[in-house]
Amino acid sequence: MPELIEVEYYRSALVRVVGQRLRSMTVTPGDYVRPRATPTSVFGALLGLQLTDVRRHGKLLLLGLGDEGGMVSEVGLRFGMTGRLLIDGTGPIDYLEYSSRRDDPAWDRVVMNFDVPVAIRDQRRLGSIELAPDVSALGIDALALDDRGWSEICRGRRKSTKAVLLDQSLVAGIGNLLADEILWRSCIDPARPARSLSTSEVTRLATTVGPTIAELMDRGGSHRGDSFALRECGAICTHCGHAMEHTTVATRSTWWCRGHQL
DNA sequence: CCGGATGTTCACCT
DNA sequence: GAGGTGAACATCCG
Repeated sequence: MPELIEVEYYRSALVRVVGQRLRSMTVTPGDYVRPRATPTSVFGALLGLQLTDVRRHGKLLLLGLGDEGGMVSEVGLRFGMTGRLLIDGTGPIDYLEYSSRRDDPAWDRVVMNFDVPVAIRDQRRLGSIELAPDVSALGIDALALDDRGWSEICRGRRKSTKAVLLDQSLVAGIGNLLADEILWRSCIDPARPARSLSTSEVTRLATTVGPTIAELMDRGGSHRGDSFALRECGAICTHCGHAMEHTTVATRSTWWCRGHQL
């Protein structure tokens, strides 16, 4: 899914809906709402309000709704693995790498009817909608984290560097593909405990994140990384010529190169 | 039939 | 508390 990059596309595309009034909305089926016990009816309070603001924190898309007096409430949208945002029936992303090539309106789990409909189409239903989500539970957005921030996050942390990158409460927005690409470019072994990184390695990591995200955003998505094409058995690392390896780190599928990721 | 897939959450261990 | 593991969620694909 949607990692920070894709959600940023969604945020950007949604700007044109700002100012429009929410006339009706449907959430189907009910279990798409978080927390799980939340009744769908809580969203009734949003009807008649205008979209005042669209922002993103990590992979969370936040829609501010309000009136002339300003924002009244905020809705959080998460896209899981296969969720796409459709505005007036079309999306900034046509399809996602690991979802079906089929496309079915029956997968629309949330539809917010402004002047144009805004929908989450999510085949696997791993996304969610939440009223007034607690953004403070997320770490700093990956694009806002500087060298010092990375240093603080890694210091004393026993878990693997990849686990740190994927931990949304430490740094928000990085998913599995982006994590592999960042570590591959930073020449860091994904399984290395974060606290074992030297100062210069942390700096290398910190200075790789921003440009990598910006570059993949230009190229069209999280799956456009240099290492993405190397995610197959027998692939030769284009950085050093060593054979790529597939393993599991932080319970996630991980492709890495022993030759230069130390 | 089985395993795995850009994610999150929860239960259960150590 | 930190951190790892595995399952669950739902669906398609190789």
